[in-house]
Amino acid sequence: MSEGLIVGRGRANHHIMDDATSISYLQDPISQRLGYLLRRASSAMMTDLGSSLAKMGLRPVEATLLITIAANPGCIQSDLGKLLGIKRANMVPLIAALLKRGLIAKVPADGRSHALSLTPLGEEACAGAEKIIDQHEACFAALLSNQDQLRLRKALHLIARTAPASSPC
Amino acid sequence: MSEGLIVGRGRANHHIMDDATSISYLQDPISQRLGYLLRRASSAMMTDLGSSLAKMGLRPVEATLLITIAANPGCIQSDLGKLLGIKRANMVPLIAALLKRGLIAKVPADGRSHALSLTPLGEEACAGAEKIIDQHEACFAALLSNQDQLRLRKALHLIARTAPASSPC
DNA sequence: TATTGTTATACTCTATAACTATA
DNA sequence: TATAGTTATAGAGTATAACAATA
Repeated sequence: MSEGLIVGRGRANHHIMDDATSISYLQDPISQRLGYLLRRASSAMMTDLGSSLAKMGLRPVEATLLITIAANPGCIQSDLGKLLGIKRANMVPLIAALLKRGLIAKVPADGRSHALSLTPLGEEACAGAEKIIDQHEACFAALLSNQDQLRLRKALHLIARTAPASSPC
Repeated sequence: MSEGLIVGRGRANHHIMDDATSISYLQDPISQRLGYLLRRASSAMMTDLGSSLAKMGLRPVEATLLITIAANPGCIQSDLGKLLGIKRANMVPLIAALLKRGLIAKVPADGRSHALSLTPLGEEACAGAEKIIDQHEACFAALLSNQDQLRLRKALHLIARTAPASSPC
């Protein structure tokens, strides 16, 4: 399983094409490939979202965790990780950081597992993050008609669900 | 500038949703977000492409370099890096590896820069990589009508070109 | 002075292995 | 035996700083 889902480093991670346009004598035969277009669009959006969320001290992955915990109060760490494609081992420092900041609470569930929930502070942070994400989505959604947005989402779902092991077509 | 463009580790990097579906008691409020859909689709495609290319010992970034050098014989390392969004410092080991494998040649251009080109072996590898990428694209393209593919590409271009600094909408 | 290539370095993301304590 | 959490570690990808040689 991969952790590729979440991500986007909130730091200085400017957009891919910053200087590319200045190299006018070169052909870019790769730029028309679907895979690279997806990569560019994804990277652009996540970078952008990352810098927006950074204003409230959250990385995309942290916003994702807060929002998902909010929707699933009492969920346990390992299930949360499975849902989001984050490995158990990599969940540890993520959850520890949110705990340390007082955004989430962890109560023993069955002796080996712990139920996660948002603290009041976490609820606030979550609401703020959702607001930022909403604005961010609206920004990009404005580029497309409603129908094109639906088509885009549908196409992305199809692609995301097809790739796994079915690559031999 | 970012290097986010290229990528996809060719190793064991199975698809994001492998186990997620087994966590049926959890809501996934993030999965409908455009950013995360993009991330998932991108990750799925690049992972898949990575494992296809791995069969011929190439990573996606290496295939990208070969194809771009093929389209721009004599290009210099720094311009290639700028075009692909790879930093000078990070180009060094990439180019060194291709050189060591005898896939590319490097001849002095002006004393400080070197012109890059494919060797016959590199041409072969490049052709092979392009074939794999073609098949791979066809795989995913088959999921969509021609018109939907055009719409998808257009939408991705729009998103990729909009994100950079224009995030304040 | 600016650019090309390079070295060194560091941080993030992701992955595996192995340990513990429970179930 | 299998699971939840943890620790340690390793490999990519990406970032910056600084240096030498050249323009």
